Amino acid sequence: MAQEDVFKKIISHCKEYGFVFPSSEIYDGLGAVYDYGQCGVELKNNIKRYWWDAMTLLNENVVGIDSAIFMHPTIWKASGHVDAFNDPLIDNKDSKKRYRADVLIEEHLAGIDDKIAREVEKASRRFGASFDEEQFRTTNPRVMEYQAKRDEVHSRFAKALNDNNLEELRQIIIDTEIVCPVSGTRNWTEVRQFNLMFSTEMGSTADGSTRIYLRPETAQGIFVNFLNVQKSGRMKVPFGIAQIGKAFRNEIVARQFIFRMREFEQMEMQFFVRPGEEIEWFRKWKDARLRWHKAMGLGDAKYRYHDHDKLAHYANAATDIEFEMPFGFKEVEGIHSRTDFDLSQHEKYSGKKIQYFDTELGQSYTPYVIETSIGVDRVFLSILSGAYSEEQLENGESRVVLKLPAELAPVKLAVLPLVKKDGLAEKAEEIMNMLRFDFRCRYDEKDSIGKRYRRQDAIGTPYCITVDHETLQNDTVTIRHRDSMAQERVPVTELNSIISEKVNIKNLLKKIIN
RNA sequence: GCGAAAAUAGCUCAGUUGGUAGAGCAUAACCUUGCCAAGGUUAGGGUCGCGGGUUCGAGUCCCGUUUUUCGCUCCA
Repeated sequence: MAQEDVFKKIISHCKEYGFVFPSSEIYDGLGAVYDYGQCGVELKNNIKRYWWDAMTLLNENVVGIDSAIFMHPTIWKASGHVDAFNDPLIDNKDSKKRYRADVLIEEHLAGIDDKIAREVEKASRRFGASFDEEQFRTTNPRVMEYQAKRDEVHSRFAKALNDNNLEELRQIIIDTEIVCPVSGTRNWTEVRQFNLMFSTEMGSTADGSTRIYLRPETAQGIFVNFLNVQKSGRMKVPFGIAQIGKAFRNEIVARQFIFRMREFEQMEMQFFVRPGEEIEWFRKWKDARLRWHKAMGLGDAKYRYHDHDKLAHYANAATDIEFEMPFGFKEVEGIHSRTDFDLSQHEKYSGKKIQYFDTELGQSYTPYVIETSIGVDRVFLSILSGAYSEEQLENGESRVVLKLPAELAPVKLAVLPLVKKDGLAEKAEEIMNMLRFDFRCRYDEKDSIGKRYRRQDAIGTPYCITVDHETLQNDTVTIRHRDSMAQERVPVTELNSIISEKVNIKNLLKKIIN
């Protein structure tokens, strides 16, 4: 089966069995927004619980917070999002390629620099040891011409950026005769601004309302609470703050189902360390995070690291954990060493001293930060991609089964009377009432037993408890295992302990440590 | 955002040169049966994505629009 077909089947399966629905579907949908259904929300909640416990239970120096989505607008200036998420973009009408207008101009400037450098090099070879580069640059007519042109473009460019003048950016591109690298033409569209942050107004609109943003990441809620948590929790560096929450990005292209949505959920942990120790901690978290993923048992070969060669301005080390989705290896989690960039920026913009006094070292400093940032929806998709399988059975039939980790499955067990009559249904109900306080259970008496097993396979229920005539005689039932379809007979009184041992999230947590 | 393709029942899809909306599976009820998608009877469910246009008449032809999938850029 082709990989794209698998992806389509997973999307259909999600809708058919109540995992994920397109948002506002009866109104034709809303682009790149999805709702989680009755099974999806359980799986998603279990993923979040697994991450939260792995962070806050396994690490006594990691605590959680839940910060508001609305934050002071200056936070996004300090973080760099107001600038970085406002790219001026321009399209070439012939090649249909889109470029960042400022990057095109910067490349043009770099091109002039290259020309000057070549002139200097030629002259240097010609004149040998007696060559005076400084004098050559200030006297050679050709170099001076290049330099003058460069200075002119550069000053216009700097001013246009400063004024956020999009028309001027386009005019510079036209005046400097920049061509599209693909089509070689100068058939450009207008320069347009794409603000990737959603905004709204807070306060009465009549007078002086404030423009605020829906957060494009949850990390800043942690940074601005650094002092609060450190002081109220008497936290000592190194320590971490974890958070799960929604974030919003007005993506130009949002595609591939729940992989890239405009509203999504992140699980982020910022770990604060002594300056100089960040690379050591970066390696530790990189390792710990991959173990978290692999503990789910979807297959170790489906994971890989992707180390970044090109680092963001604030980072000194970065890697992604990628999962092999049906459409290729894709980033699920990012682990970044962010230096002291964030805390320093907030110190600068807020005017508050954001430092930590290290009693062991006897000095105060701005802690460095290791960030682990993971998309809940992407983990959800990776689990479904890894778990979805179509099997050929011995009798020639096929079945669709979600081989979800039992610890994360939306429904832990189904109680099925073999037949409705003979008091089996009543007995099954009795067993349901015994188990329902500890596990999410389903009861089903409709259709043949085989069909009911298939229905549970389709939503990944790991265990089916079947009540048959023998149950009435000796109070035993069979447990049918989802993956092997094998059955074992056990006393009803032992059900609770048998199942709870298998579906408890602590099983996954123990795998991370061992 | 640009280009390409698609949209008919919950799902998978038919629907002829334009002439009253179809199948299988699924869902619900009842009967029969009982360990891996059994059989029978019956029922519900679609203004054919949405809005215009052409036509006596549009699921079908034309235009617009929305959504999805695939390429181009970024990211959790």
